[in-house]
Amino acid sequence: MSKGDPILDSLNAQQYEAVTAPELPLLIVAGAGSGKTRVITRRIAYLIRDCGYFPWQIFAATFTNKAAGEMKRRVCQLLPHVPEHDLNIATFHSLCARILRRDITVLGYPLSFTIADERDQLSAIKHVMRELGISDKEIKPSYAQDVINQCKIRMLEPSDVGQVVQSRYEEQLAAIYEAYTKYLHGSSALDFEDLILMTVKLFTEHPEVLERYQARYRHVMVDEFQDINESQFTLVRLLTAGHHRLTVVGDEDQTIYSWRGADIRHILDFDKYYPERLLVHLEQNYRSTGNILQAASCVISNNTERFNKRLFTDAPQGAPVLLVEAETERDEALAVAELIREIQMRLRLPASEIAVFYRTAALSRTYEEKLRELRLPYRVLGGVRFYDRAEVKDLLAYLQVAFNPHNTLSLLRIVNTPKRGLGDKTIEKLLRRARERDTSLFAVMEEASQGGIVSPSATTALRELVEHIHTWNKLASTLLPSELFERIRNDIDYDASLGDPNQMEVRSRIENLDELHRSIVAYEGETYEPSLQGYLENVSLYSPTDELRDGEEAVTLMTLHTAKGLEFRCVFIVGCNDGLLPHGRSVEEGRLEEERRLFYVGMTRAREILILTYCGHRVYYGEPRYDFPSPFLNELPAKGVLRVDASRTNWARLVHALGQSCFAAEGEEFELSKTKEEERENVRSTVRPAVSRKVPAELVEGRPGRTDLLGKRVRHPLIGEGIVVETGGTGKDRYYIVEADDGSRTKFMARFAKFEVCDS
DNA sequence: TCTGATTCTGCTTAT
DNA sequence: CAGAATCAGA
Repeated sequence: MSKGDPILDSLNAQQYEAVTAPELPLLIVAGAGSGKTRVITRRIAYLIRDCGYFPWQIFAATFTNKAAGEMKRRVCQLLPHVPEHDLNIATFHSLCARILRRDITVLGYPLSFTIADERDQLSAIKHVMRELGISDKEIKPSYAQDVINQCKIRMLEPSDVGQVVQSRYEEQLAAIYEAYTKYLHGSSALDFEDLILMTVKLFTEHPEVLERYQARYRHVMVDEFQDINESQFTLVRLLTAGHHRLTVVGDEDQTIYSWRGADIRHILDFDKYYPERLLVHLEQNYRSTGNILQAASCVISNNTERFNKRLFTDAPQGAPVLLVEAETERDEALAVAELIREIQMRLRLPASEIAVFYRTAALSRTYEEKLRELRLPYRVLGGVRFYDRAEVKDLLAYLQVAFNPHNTLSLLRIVNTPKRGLGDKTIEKLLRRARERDTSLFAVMEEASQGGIVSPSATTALRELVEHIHTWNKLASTLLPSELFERIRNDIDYDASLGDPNQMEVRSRIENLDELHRSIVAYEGETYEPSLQGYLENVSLYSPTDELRDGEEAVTLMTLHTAKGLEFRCVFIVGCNDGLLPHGRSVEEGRLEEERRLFYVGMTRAREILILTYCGHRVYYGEPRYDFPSPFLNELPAKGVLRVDASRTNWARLVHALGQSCFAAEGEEFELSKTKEEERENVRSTVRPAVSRKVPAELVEGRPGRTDLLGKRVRHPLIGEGIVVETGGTGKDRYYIVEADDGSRTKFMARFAKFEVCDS
C-alpha cells in the first residue's frame, strides 16, 4: 500500500481485499454503513488505474440515478483525468436504453422508440381492454398491469403465456398482454420492463450483437445486488458469459423490492451461478452509534432469510433510540415537528441532516402541516411528482409527439388538449381505421386531414394539428429542446387555454411550465450532448432521489424505500403502527420479512439520533380507527431504547438530555452479540408498548381475544351511550347495531367502530 | 362536443 | 378524502 494513494489508502483489511480482489466473480456482502460505496468506487478506479481498463469498459449498474451520479462523481475524484461521460455507470434501465438506442432496429423497433412510464402503461392497458371488450370489473387494469410486468420480469412473452392458460380468466389476461404488446409496438414504445427484456432478447437472438458488447464491457459491476430481478440477472449473466469478470455488492438484509421482482435467492445462491466466486464480508459499520446499530441488529435478527452476519462498530453507544408514543396521528406529527425544532436549536443539527421516513407516501401530509405550522423548512421527495401534473404531462406529451409522431399514447393525450373540437367520436373513428389498416394513429390523421373521412370541422382541426406536428418534428433536430418547448407552447397558445391568468390556479400552472422550461435548460447545461431524445429519456427514468440536492437547508421527508442508500445524522421513522409499517397488504402477501428489512433499512440510515414514533389511532378513508403499535417495536432491545409518551414529555428537556448522552463519547469498542440467541436475550419479552392499555383489543376485529359486544353498553362520540343490540357479518363486514337511550338505532362497521365499552 | 356535477371506488412501495 | 368515471344538460 503506497502512502498518499487515494485509491488504496485508509481502507480496512476487508475493504482492501474487496477493492483489489482478483478478477474472479466477486461477491461483496456489505452490511449497512460498511463503506460499500467507497469500496465499489475505489474498485472501479483501481481497475482503471492499475489493471489497464479504459473507463468505458466497465459496465456498472445501480438502481437509482442518484446512486449512479454519486458513484461517477467519486470515481472522477479518484481519477481526475477521466471525464464523467466516459464512465458507464447508470441504472440498469438507462444502460439498457443506451444499448437499445444503438441496436434495437434488429428487433423491429425504430431507434426513436419512446419510453412509456407506468401511467402510460396503465392507460394503454385500459385502452386495449376496451377494445377487447373486457370490462374493468372483470379484470382490474392495475392487476393486469401487475401480471404483465411479472411476466416480463420472468421473460415470458405473450406467446409463452398463451399456451399455458387454464381458465377463461387467464385467457383474458393473456389476450390483454398480447394486445398490449401490439399496441406498444405500434406506438414504438417500450415500457420499463421492456428496456431490460428487449436487451436480453437482443442479446439472445443476435449473438453477434452480444459479442460486441461482451468485447466492450470487460468488467461488469452491480450495486445493490440484492434487489436484482430475474431479467436483470439474465442480462448480467449474458454480458459476463465469456469472461466471468463480475463484481457484485449487496446486503440481503436490505432487499426491499421483491414486489418488483427482486429475488433474494440471487445473492444467497450466488455461488450456484458462479461456483468459483470469491466472497468478502464488510462487517464494520462506520455510520451509526452503538445504540442505533444494536437496535437495528436486534430487529433484523428475527429474519430467517439471511446470512448470519454480525455487524460491529467502534463508535460510542451514543444517545438512546427514542420510541415515542402519541395519542393521534396529529399528536404524533406535532411531537415530531417539536422534536425537530428542539434538535435543530439545542443540538445545532442543520435541517439538511434531519429526515423523516414513512411507509406510504400518503402519510407525508400530516407531517407537512405540522412542520409548516412551526415554520420549519422541509421538502418532500417524490410526493406529488412534478412530472405528474397535468400541464407538465401535456407539454411533455407534445415533446414526445414532436420527437416521435407515431407515439399514439402521447398523441392521444394532446390530440384534443387544448380543446380543438376533436372529440371522442372523431378519435374513435380514427383509431378504428388505424387498427383496420394496421397503421398508427398519426398516419390516419395525416390521411384524414385531406378530407372525406371525418366531419369538415374536424378535418380543419386535424389539418392544423398535423401541420404543426410536421413542423415540430423537423425542428426537433435543429432547435434545442428548450427552444422547441417554447415554440410549441406558443404555437398552440397553451397558456391562454388554461383560462384567466389572474386566477391563482391558472397562474400556478403557468409557473409550473416555466419551471419545466428551466429544468430543460438545466438539462442542456449539464449534459454533454443535449438532445430532445436525451431529455425525454431523463424524464422517463427520473426517480424521487434525483430531487435531492446537497446543502439545501430543509428537513427531508420521504418513504422508507427512497431512503435506501442515504444517511442522516438524525432520522425519524413515523407511523410505526401495525398494518402500516409491516404494511397489511405486504403481510397478506407473505412478505413480513421484507417489511422488517424495510424497517431495518430505515433505522440504519441514522448516524446519531434515531426516533421511532407511532400513535393510538389514526384516520383512514376519513374515518378514525384504532391502531396498534408495530410488532417490530417489540423486537427492539430493552437496553439503549428510551420510551416516552408524547403527551407528558417536555421535548426541550428530553432533547437536552439526548445531547448529553450523544456527546458523552467513550472510545471503547462496541460489539454486538454473535448469535441470534444472544441477541434475543437482550430483548425483554415483557415489553409492551404502552398504547395497548388505551385500546380495548376486543373492539378491533380480527384480534385474538376479541369478545363479543352483544348486550354491552358502549359510548360513541356521535350518538352518546347505547346498548349493542345486534351484531352480524364477518371480517371487515362485521357490524354492530347500537340502540341509543332515546331508542334510535345506528349501525356501525366494526372495523371503524370508535366506541368505548362503558363500565358496569 | 363540452361542461360541471355527482357518484364511485380504492392507499403500498418505484425504475 | 381524492381522483376517476359517469351522466345530465347545454
